[in-house]
Amino acid sequence: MAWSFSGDKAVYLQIAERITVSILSGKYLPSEQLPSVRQLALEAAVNPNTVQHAFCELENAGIIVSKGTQGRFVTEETQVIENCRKKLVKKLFNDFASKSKELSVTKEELLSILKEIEL
Amino acid sequence: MAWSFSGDKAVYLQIAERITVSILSGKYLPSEQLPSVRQLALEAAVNPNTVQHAFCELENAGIIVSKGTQGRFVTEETQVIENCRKKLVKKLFNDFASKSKELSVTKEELLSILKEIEL
Amino acid sequence: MAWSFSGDKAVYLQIAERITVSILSGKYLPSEQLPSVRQLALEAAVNPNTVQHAFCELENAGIIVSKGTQGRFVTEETQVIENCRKKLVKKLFNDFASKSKELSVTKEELLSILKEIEL
Amino acid sequence: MAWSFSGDKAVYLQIAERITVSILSGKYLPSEQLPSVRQLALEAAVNPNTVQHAFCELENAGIIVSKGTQGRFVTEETQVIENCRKKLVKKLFNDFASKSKELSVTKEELLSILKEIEL
DNA sequence: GTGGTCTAGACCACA
DNA sequence: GTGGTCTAGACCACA
Repeated sequence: MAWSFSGDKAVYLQIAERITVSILSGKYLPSEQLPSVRQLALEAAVNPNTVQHAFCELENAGIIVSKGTQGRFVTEETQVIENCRKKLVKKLFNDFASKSKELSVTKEELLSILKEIEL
Repeated sequence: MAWSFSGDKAVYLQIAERITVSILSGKYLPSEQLPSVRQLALEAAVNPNTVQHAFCELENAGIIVSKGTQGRFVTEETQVIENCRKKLVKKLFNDFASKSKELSVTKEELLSILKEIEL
Repeated sequence: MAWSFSGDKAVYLQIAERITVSILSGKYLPSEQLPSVRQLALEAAVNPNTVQHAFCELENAGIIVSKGTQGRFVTEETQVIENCRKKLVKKLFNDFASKSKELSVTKEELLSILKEIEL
Repeated sequence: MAWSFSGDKAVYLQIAERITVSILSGKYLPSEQLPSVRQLALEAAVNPNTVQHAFCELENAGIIVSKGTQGRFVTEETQVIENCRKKLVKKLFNDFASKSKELSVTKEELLSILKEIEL
């Protein structure tokens, strides 16, 4: 997967979001070690400070923990991860619903997207 | 309608987006005059320059036009407006689809949102 | 001749320039009365204040004079008019020369314009 | 080179024009980095925002590109630069021709400027 | 250090 | 009143 950033949002937030998704989707399992700051900075072609900043966000959210010099790990508490996922799904749905209404999306348009997703 | 801004994105972009939605949803009709810079700045409690910046974005996109000191107006070209809506709907759907997959949203979860929207 | 304005420059300056050219080119002769503010404002589709402002510039330059309620007239002093023309030609040439150099205009390009002008 | 501005035109436009000329004349080569906003603001003795505004103009025109925090660069597409030059030369010539006619410039006067330019 | 965003507020041209 | 330009200066993200 390539790393591309949208310009609209701070890069560190986009990185944080992406790592979060990787955890929620099971790419990184509970208690698993995450790639190092340097590693990610290289992959994403950004300054290590930026990755650092992203990790900081995730630690505040509680879904990763830092074990000093050993590196960073996904939290062991699956409950935290599950809550996080629920929160994101809820936000995703709310945003989609409100924006759909704003744009007066029709039933026909809605059906088109459902087919694509239900694959 | 209250004006609240998410710290994630530049305020001027959020204002631009909001005005765009107002135009697409028909709150402002083609050729209709928009509120003045100062008016919006007051309402949104931001600096006039920030609103100016937002308007500039919309002019570049072509959905509003400035008529010198007479004020700003929604474009008369309904085609431009319609294209803009299509682009936004497409983006909304793409984003929703990709994020739904990332979060492994289930059919059950999907149905819940559909009910809410189809009201 | 239509009245169109360039946006880059203040409208009142463009009007002043245009009237000046009309005088230098002999469209208005020395001592001749000029159209009224209202008249010009109508023609140019601008606010009378703007024409007023333009006239003010020309009075300061000395090539028109105001005779109270009788209206405005081209100066009788042909020397003033001639000097004004010389100044403008000189400025035109200097500007053209310096910009030509900046853009590294070639002899070939120069010849093309000469033909057009010498008609 | 001194930075002086004519009160006639917006300062940001004059800065944009000047940078354009520098690019067209080869002072800045394709892909070359431009001075920073702050640097130019200092040199020109204007507010950084004003330089920002000027750069924004040039980005819209496509002859410079912004690479985030790395700075701004002349476009690599030499075609864009060449087109820009052609457009400016054409405008220069058209303006010169029409103003020459307006001022009834004589052949003798024209010859004087040619000598100066053809050096 | 570099670009980007934002505020608070002034001043001008134009209607 | 309306848009446009500009200053002085702050604060953030990123390298």
